[in-house]
Amino acid sequence: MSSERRKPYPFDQIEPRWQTLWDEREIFHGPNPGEKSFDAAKPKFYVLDMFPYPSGAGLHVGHPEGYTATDIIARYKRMRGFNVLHPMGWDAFGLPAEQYAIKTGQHPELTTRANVAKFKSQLKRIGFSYDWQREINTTDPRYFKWTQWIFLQIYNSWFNLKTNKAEPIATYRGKNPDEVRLAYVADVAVNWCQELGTVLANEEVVDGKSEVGGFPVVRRPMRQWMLRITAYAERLINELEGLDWPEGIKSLQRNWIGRSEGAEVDFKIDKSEPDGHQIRVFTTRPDTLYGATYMVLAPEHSLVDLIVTEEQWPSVREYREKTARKSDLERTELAKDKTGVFTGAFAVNPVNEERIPVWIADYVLLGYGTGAIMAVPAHDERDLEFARKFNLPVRQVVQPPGDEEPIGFVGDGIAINSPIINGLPSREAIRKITAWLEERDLGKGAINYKLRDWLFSRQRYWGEPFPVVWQSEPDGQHRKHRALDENELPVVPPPLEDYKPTGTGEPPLAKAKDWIRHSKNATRELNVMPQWAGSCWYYLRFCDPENDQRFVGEKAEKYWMGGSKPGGIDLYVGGTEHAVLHLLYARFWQKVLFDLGHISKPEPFQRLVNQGIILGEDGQKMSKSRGNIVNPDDVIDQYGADAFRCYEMFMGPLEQMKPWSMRGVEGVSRFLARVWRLIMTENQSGQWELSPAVQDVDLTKAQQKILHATIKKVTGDIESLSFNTAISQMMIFVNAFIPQRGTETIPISAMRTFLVLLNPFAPHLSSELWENLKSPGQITAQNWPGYDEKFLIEDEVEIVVQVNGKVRDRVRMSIQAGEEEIKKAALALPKIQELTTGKRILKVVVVPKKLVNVVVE
RNA sequence: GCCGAUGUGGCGAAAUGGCAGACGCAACGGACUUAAAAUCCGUUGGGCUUAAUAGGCCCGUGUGGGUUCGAGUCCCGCCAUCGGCACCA
Repeated sequence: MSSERRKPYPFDQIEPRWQTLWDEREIFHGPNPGEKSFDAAKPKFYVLDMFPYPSGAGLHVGHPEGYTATDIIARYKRMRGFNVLHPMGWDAFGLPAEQYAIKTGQHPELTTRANVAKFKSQLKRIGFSYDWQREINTTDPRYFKWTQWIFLQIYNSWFNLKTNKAEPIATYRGKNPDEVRLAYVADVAVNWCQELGTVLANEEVVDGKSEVGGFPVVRRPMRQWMLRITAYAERLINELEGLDWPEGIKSLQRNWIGRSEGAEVDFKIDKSEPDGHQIRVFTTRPDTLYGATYMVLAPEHSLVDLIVTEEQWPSVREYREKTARKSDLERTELAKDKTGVFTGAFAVNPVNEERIPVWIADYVLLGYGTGAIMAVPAHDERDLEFARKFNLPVRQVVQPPGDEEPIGFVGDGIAINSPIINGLPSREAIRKITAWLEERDLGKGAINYKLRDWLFSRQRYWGEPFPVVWQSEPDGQHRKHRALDENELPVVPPPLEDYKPTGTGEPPLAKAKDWIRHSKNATRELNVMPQWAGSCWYYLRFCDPENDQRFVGEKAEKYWMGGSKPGGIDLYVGGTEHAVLHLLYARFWQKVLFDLGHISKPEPFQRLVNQGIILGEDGQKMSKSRGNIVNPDDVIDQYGADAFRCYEMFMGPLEQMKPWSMRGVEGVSRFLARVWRLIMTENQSGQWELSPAVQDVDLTKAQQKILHATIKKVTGDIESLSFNTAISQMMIFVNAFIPQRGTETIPISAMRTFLVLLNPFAPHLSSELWENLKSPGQITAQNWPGYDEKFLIEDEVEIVVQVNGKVRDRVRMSIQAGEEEIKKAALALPKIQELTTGKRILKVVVVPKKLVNVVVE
């Protein structure tokens, strides 16, 4: 495709002109309450994109897919009389800039600045109507000051189970507040990635490898900052209810939080000593307690040290070492092959006083439940496999319904061999035995979650430093964390010569010797926050980005995050890759801030839509190695931004995965060129001028109909985000208005209305043509057109006539024709006569204005 | 294994339970042109019948059943693809 080919219409002149004009006049600024141009009579609409990480590679065609959708909505809502908040910013802390710094010594701030400039100019080239006055950058001290401030709120609060919400730590009556803070320090087995030199959150580890880079990750105990997200597990599940999210994303979140109901049961260790250790297990099936024939502790379980017998120590020690050496990857790869060793200890089953052996095995995870299980091999696949391997007894305690194989049956049935609950169906048996345990103080009903607390510190440079110092205790031995005062914010990262991780687990900030010292007896926390921190609340900052008194002004927050629904943002569009992490973390922070009374909504995102990923022309995922990446700049050079936008929307349903096609872009570009030539014509000297066919004439009845049908369809389709069919309808409109032999004129009023409809999709072209038609004011200031049903109704309709469900003929009838009349007319048709004579007519179904179905034997 | 999504022409796709394939791409034919590009017009799911691209008939939305006058659409079973989770007790 030669680039010197003539442009189908002069988009290369039109587009930059309008972009400059929008910029200079700040046409898309959405004023806050209190600003001069604010109109309180208008309703608000907050439409948000997931803000990007400004990478060095620039935009790819996936970014603008969601951005175009939200831009159409934003432009449409403005014309519908809403105050629209449509902002953009940069999630700019993170690994690539830091790794670039390690390689080149260039400060990440410089890299970030260059990348932001590139992204911004690319976005502007597409003509998005962002309110650039609200641009934010998570790495800007004026921004992360408030990220740190929010951390202080989390640090300075605790979760009150009685009220089921976070409260200021001052209201905590216990002895040691540090035990209950929502941000706390713990020695935990973390995901350590040697290659990246940092720990990672569970969520950032995929198949035992780092999500970023794919480097191996191992378990290692380290002292880390944690956020008590588990306190919100219940609410994070329950409050999904009121949100307009795709069901799939909701269930992903529910799944991740992983609620299960059951009981905790205590088993006493059978040792002669009276000090009596206990093993507490979690089970979802307390009704199978009589079937417990052995127990298993996670190898790392702290009780193991206390109960192992002399003679079993060597094998236990060996097994533990072997397990510890395994990475998560190996542990899952070997998942199917059960291993374990006997501890030599026995426990007593509380329901029948039976002595059962205690084993350790790595199929029991320290991180889930209590890190210990009662094994019921008859009714649990894993236990059964283990029992068979080590010849442990198997006892059936549930009778399956029907004639299913009882051993290995894991469903609900009837309790047997279980004196207390014999004969009861499983659900009832669970209730009864749980009550029985509770009465005797042997256990209690319990709810357990897969969700772990959020590992919140990273051993990196390019992130928000913690607003925390470590202070020597009077005894001179211990050091204790203390939050900085609000007025000491922001804590800005120190400049470094060398950004490399130390490799020891000590963060790179340790190299800034001067910076570390906070005061005479206090040194700074050296970890930084994970990249998620900045994106947990950016949507709030957009409401009031300049505020230097508060993270967001109260009035602005109430206004933009307002409304009658639980979530404040009216529409949030982004990729599914954030289905769990970002969306869960942001909801968590929102709830903490809500509980503490800082904001007005319990949920951030009322309506969520995921755009599907765009594949390469070959139907494969776009990647450098496949060489199938499409660069938006190239597309815009060749076809213009409007064609780019329209093609992205015309490809198919927004939420669907779909392959790119340059031919498709060309097709859409042809459509836009037809719009151009409908109104403009080229004169002898090759100049574009207004077409003489465009005249102030009345519309024909047919034109009237198609115009109103188009208004109706496009309006409905924008509301339901069905942009592909909206564009189809506009194509139909244009095809119908192209001058045919006979109709030589193009009614100017229809063109003006159409340009308004087209404006959200192709803002440059429609603005230019609007101006060329000498229309009043700016197109962006127009009201969205309404349609009149009366133009859509025809006097006559074609009615399909079926015999036994097959279309055999059709008949034109007046719209007013009644059922009887239609029936009569249909049966009178010669063709129908022919097909029905000699047959008995069983039934005639009449759907007015649509069809008749004659049912014969 | 569990959860979720998706299966419609050569391709992207469209269709409140009521004419399957709108719109676009590609392909083919034609107009304009010395020619090409661009543009415009027409044809285009498969098959049978027919002199006929008139007319007529049959089949067709992954697959097998069901509900219904009528199913791409609703219900049940199965298959395939994609995404997520996965020794979660």
